[in-house]
Amino acid sequence: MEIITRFAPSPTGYIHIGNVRSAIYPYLLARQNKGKLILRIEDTDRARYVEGATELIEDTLKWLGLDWDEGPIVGGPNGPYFQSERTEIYHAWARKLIKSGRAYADPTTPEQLDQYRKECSEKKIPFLYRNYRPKNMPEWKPGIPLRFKTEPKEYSWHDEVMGDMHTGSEVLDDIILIKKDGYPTYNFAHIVDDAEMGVTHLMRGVEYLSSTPNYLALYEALNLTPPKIVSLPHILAPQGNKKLGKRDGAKSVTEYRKDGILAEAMLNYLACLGWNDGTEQEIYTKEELIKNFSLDRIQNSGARYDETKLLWLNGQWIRKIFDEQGAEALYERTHAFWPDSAKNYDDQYHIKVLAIIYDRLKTLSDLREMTDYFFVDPTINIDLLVNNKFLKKLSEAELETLLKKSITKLTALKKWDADSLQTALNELLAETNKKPAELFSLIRIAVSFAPFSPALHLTLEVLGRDVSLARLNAVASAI
RNA sequence: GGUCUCGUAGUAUAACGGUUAGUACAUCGGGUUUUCAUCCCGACAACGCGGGUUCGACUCCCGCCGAGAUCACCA
Repeated sequence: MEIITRFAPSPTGYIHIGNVRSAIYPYLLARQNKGKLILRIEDTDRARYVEGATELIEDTLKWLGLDWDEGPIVGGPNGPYFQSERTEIYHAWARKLIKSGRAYADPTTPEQLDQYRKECSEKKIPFLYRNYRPKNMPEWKPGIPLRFKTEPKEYSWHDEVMGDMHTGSEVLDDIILIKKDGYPTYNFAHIVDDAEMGVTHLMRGVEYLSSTPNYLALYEALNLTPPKIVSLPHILAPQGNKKLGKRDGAKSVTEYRKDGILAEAMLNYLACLGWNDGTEQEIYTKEELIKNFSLDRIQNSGARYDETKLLWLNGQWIRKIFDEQGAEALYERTHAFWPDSAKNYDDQYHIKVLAIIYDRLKTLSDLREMTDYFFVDPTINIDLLVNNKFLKKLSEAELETLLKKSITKLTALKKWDADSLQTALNELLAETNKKPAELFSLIRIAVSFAPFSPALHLTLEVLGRDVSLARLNAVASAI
């Protein structure tokens, strides 16, 4: 049997990291089994609809590398993939239910409903609409909501993540199928759509777990076989125990792209938050995730979102791409992240800088703070030299002498490459009888005035002879 | 309040009746000719509580406690 999964977001805003995982897992399952992933836009709530949200959702999925087989843009045989364009379909199914006596028009006003709820809460009994069914049910027509006429009984089912489930009849109620505006509720529409689209695995957040018996009752009344049900645990906010949401400052997935997080790292992190394959592997490519993914190893408790680990993983991925695909491949990802001062330099120079700095990056946007001195002469700040923890033991006169000796040595250098520079620096160490911490800190700071920088000989090589010597001379005369 | 779910170090997790309870991130310490990082080595740190069942329980059962979800003409 072909496996068909779906991701069915509402276009009410951006996708944040708290809910993108319910796109990742269906994607992995579909790809692993050579099945299909359907993207369906659940836009039946016109009040909450946000212009442009669909595009935002599509961008997010594309950036993460999650492509879909049916849905907006790509089309497919089961369209349309916007629920707002499918009202005829829902109404047709609704009429079947009316015919079989399993749905009825509900004339109760919202005020009456509130009154019923209030009564129940005062009596401390659960409110069930089915206890208040109207005596005379009008004919269903636009402007009146349509309710399901439930037949309360116990339900047992299997959830691929949560295990065997069971509930009593007290949770069954007459849920709204079609709203008075003619649009279906989620409760009704998703069941119809999943059935029409042939969805085999219904993967969604655990918040739907307690409504499942009502859905099961609907499947029954509709004479449909329910898909396999897979409830995904929540991702928890860094603070407290609530599920991560926009109120906790949950950023959009694409916002991380702006912050210099790689899509590979994001996918890796989120996929492994609440799932593992039982091995001690930490770094997974998309292909490895597809290969190793399994429903029965999805965690059944919520997992806390921890940005620190994401950052670590991103650093790993930056190095992985550099090591496996080369400097150019990594450079291609960095265009948006260089400091303004880098604008006038060519690609080759950028790549040289990247090649010696990449293993210090946690995010690509670190480039902005970490590479400025490669592109523009730093402001000379003698205090930084004098107060350095290795240099403060030396007098300013000593620093000046040392700097001048270094300049002489480096000026005499025939070849300005990493090896020659390393040799010269080592000789200088012997000649001046200084510790590396002293001599190298001096030169390093004089040339960069940065809190940290790559290995000295590499920094000098990339900076080049002219720039390096000019900066050293400028500092020597400023002491 | 009803119903349902969950509970291993700060965090993410491994274990599936027998281990000194493993790994990773974080934290702390050490090493690699400066710094920051990488890399390497080391340290700290956990089975919510109480009963059973069993020769033996993180693992099975029950109770409690704690946390969460849901009870919309939102999805």
